[in-house]
Amino acid sequence: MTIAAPGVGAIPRPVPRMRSARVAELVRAALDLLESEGPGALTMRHLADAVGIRAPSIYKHLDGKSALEVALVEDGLFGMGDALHDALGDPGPDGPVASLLAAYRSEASLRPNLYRLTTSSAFPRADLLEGLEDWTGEPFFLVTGEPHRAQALWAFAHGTVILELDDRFFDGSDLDLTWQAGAASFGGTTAPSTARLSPGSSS
Amino acid sequence: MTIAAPGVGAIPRPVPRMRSARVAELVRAALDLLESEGPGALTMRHLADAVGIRAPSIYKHLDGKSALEVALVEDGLFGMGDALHDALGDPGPDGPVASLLAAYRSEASLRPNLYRLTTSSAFPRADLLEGLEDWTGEPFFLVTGEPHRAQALWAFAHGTVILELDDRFFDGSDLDLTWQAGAASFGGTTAPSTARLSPGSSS
DNA sequence: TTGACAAGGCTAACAGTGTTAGCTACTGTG
DNA sequence: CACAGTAGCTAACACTGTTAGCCTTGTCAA
Repeated sequence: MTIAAPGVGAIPRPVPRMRSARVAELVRAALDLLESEGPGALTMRHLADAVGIRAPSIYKHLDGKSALEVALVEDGLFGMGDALHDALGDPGPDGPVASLLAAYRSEASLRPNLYRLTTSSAFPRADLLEGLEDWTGEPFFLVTGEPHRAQALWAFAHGTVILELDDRFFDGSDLDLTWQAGAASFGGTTAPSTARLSPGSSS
Repeated sequence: MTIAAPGVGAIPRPVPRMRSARVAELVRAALDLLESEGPGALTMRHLADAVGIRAPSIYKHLDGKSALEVALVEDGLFGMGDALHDALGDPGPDGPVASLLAAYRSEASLRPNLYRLTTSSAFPRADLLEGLEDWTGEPFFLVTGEPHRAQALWAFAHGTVILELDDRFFDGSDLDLTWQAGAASFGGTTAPSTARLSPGSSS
């Protein structure tokens, strides 16, 4: 995911890569393994077990583990991109910024380990489908209208999501309030940054 | 690093663990390896090479690789905590929020791989010196006076730092402007969130 | 001086990782 | 029927963190 440099017009949704039935099965099983057993369980041998073959056979279908991870992450980015674009198309009563942030948060929480993989420093982003990251991040630009504010908003969203997923916020803190604090700060048109924090719905 | 639940009075700086000369040498060499060769190069055998012994001998001094990483991260947190507390003690002309963010950014950029390690999901935070993370994060609470805004500000800082370290912002974007957008949004007292972004100094 | 003991090095080895080489069986096409 | 491609397999390699067990060195007490 990226904020694209200001360009001309809307960014097109890339077309997903074709997948054989076997590859689709492998990717599905890998996601399952990743989310249910954790990143440490996503090994070539475990994955092979899950689909009833031996590890070296996976290489008949995929170029290696990082190609598998690229496939996983591309799925995640398509899901995130769709969620974010939808959020802008149908903003709730709290305005487009709050709607965008809510979609980002919810999509990430749905598959936390995939989100961690997607945003990990080691991930080979260069191998991703061209244009996919820019398309996924486009709503941040659309909602702010200015690339630097878009980046700042995205950074807030990513920071808050990853800290929330990793349980880094203090015990008993109402995370909805933290998200509202950010939404209010960046909302601009809907609320000044010094707005009082209204009591949040339950987390 | 953590935002502590609201408590009574200042959080004391923990006292660092004692280290033998050999352990100190190992930690120093590990940091060197980590920053100059990357996370993949920080292996027990490489580290042993760097100090002129064999890998199993490291276990005479350290409980394992994760104990080594804990030592590295504790050093990083002490450094970060000192920088942040200093920043509050001597805020620049742009106010305490901008000063805090600048310190956070500069400290992280100084040892990017250590910052990545510190904030990685897999890191065994529970093994850290008790109270260290709370002390390190305290300035975020001090500067906002409210825990949820503190968390939001910290999330923005972390998000922006990690995305900047990983080169995730679009090419040619002036990151100073992105930081200013955040500082302005969260500054509250010093600038409204809708403030025009002034031309930044070079990145 | 000698004996005991701890500290800190060593080699060999183990289980687990991603990955490659090379073999074999099935399957569809001419 | 013969051939070629697909997709499975085992064995193996280099690498990872880690453990077991041996041996030398230095220290301190009897």
